[in-house]
Amino acid sequence: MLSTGPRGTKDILPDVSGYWQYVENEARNICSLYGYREIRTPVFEHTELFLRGIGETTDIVEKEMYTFKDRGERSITLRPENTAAVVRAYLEHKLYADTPPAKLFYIGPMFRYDRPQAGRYRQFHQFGIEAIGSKGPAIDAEIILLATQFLKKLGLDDLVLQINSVGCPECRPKYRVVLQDFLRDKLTNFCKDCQSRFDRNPMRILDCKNEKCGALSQGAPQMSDCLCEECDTHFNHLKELLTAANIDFTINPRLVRGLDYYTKTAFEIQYAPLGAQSAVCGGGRYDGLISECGGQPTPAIGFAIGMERVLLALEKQQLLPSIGHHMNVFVMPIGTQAQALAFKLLCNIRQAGHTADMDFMERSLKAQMKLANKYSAKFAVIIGDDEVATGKVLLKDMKTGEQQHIMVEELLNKLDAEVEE
RNA sequence: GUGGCUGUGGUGAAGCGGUUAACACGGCGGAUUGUGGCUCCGUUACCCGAGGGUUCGAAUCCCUUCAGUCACCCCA
Repeated sequence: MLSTGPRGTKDILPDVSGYWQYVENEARNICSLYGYREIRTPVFEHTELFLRGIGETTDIVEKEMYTFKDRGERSITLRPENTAAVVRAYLEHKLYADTPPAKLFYIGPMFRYDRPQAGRYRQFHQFGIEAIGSKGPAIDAEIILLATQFLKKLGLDDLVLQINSVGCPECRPKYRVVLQDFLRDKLTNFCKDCQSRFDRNPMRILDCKNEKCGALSQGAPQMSDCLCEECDTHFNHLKELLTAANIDFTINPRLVRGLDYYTKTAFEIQYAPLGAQSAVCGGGRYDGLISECGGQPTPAIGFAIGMERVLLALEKQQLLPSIGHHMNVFVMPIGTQAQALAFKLLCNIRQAGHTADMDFMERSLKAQMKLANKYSAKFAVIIGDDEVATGKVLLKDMKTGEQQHIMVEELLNKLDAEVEE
């Protein structure tokens, strides 16, 4: 093959683009239902934004970003996620001047230099929402509800919603110390990943899938025991709200999001059959990010849903809608003589608003009939030498097989009438 | 970034050292002259991901590389 797409990228071909449109439409619909409006930010930003926003020691920033210098020697990065960019736009365009909270959503490509795998691509797409300005917890519940409803609307079941609170700058550092104290003397027994996590992000150690590490961390103090009063009541209220809204959730004290900016509420929705890449939705509160980006301290919360993973799940569950292409009329010229008339007629039919097509391959009438059949066209319009001579075209109902000669003007009227019902 | 598995036409796949690379679906064409959905017939891989090597001879063995996939990691 002379050329293939870059590793970890995917072409979305006509046979499946309809599925994407379907999911995107559902996303847009539910957003308008909940009062979230679309924001479109560039696919690249100054690298600095992500360093500050996501956190310099996160995996994303350390080894997954597509970063390069542009011709003006500026360091540019293809967005690995969109929250930081939305916050940047929010501040740059002073969206805080409008009635808070700002409720925004986006759908678009993100870029991460990961090793590709099913459900994990280097260019992938996220549908995400951000609510900026409310400290919750009602807005937290709304956001979780939106994510849940969206997935449910698509028909997805067997989803597991996990929630946790990761605390705030008030209580998290304290917990960190308590946790490190607990781990310190057995640290040498942990895997080397965990050892390196000890200083950078000790909470991740609790998340380690290595059996030995899991055993060693048994009985470790949990964040929930160390939450400050504010975080604790916030978390409790959230749980009450979710329960009131009839949302099933489990509390996962080990749930830690990989981006530094998260505070308080963290949540994830998993679809187990997806295997290793089972997280379909991830989100949480990021009360520190706006001030980190230079704005007034402003609370905010959001989530991102992986489009590819949703599509994968829908495919697995056979929940994708059938999307054949509809065609009302197929115009069939026989011979070059008829071409001009056929083409003109095709234009008129389309102008009148009917989906229509014709053969561009100079096929035999028989082959054209087969085609019309394959495309399940409602009507065929046959134009040969006779029709050119008389000015009447032959209209055939593909379902009944009935056909009649008809003037061109009449044809349009008839189509209007027939296709209406 | 680490380890395992895989890589044959548009698709699903046989073949696993020896002259013409099964089969199915799809595509295209046809079965008397201007007519479909069934059926039947024909046709559809100068070559087996790419590049090297071993051999008298390789799609079949070896190496490299690229890609996919699974797990780790991470996350959407």
